[in-house]
Amino acid sequence: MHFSNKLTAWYLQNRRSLPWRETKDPYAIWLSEIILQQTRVAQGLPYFEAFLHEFPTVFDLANAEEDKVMHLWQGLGYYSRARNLHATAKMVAFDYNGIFPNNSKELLKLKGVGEYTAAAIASFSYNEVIPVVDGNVFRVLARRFGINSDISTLTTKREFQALAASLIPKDSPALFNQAIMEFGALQCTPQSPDCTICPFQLECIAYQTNEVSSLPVKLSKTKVRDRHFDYLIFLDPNGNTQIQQRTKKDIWQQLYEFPLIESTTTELIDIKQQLTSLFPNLAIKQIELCNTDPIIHKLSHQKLHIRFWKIHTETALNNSSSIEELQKIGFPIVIHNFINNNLIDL
DNA sequence: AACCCGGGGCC
DNA sequence: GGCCCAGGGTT
Repeated sequence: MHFSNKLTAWYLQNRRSLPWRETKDPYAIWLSEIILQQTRVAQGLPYFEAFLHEFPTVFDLANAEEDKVMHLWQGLGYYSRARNLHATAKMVAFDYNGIFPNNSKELLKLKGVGEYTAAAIASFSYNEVIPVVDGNVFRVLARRFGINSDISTLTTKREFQALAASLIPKDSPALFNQAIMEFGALQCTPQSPDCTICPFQLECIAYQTNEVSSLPVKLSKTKVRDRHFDYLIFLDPNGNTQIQQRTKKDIWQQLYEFPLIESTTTELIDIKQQLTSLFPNLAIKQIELCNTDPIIHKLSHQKLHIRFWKIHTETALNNSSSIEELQKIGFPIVIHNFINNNLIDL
């Protein structure tokens, strides 16, 4: 039995029912693929439902305020996806009359759409015969065919694309692509897969040579750098506070935050001296350190040490927002959680 | 080619 | 603590 036949047979017996699998609408497919980039289905699913509910068509998304898009994306991470999502929605809506490109080559030109996503949309929505190569596909093929090339290199990616292209049936590319990713997600899992019930047990090179746990090979390792954030939560007599938008090329671009002091060491800052220096005209009533132990917030390549300070002021703040208004704004999740746990019902 | 960009779940 | 997740963009 051929690889694809056995794979799709497994898929038809084991597939999850997911909303983006029940449609061929390129808008919904595209939306799901952007949301699912480097994101587990369980984490992305509620965001997919929320976006489709809030923006039923590409025109609704194109006409939305960016702040609203970022707020809806809050907590999902990799926020450039949301910015590119919005930009592409505008392009499709206003330049393409709301019609998505119908082939992978043209889809590749859209912001936020790379090789994987272009292949996914083209195959799922238009039945183009082009294989998807994502983390699941790397793992399934590396194990089944015993490939120990470093999957972080472009050359290896090309090898896997060629292999997948040789396996994909010309009459059912969408089914094959769905099947191989679902197989990687449910059966051929990264850690401790249950190979005893795997339909490929006999022909799987990794299983036969006891290399399942060591495949695929991924050499590049990310180094993490430490950063130290002190967030200043000003609170005036009216219960208002100040926030600012992150606009630099850095983490959390376009999201909001409290005024920030970033330092290079983990030592406790001299908060009074800093405030006097930064805000010489500010009349301070009371300063409160909310967490003596910094909150550790880990990103893929940064380890953030975060302290929150409440600065009660004698006089009203300029350009201030009520705590209630903060609920409608997109914050990094660590700040959003702090607001919900410490500033609500103040 | 190397690096940057989140948050969460699992071991 | 490390690894991975329906990857893509920038340098």
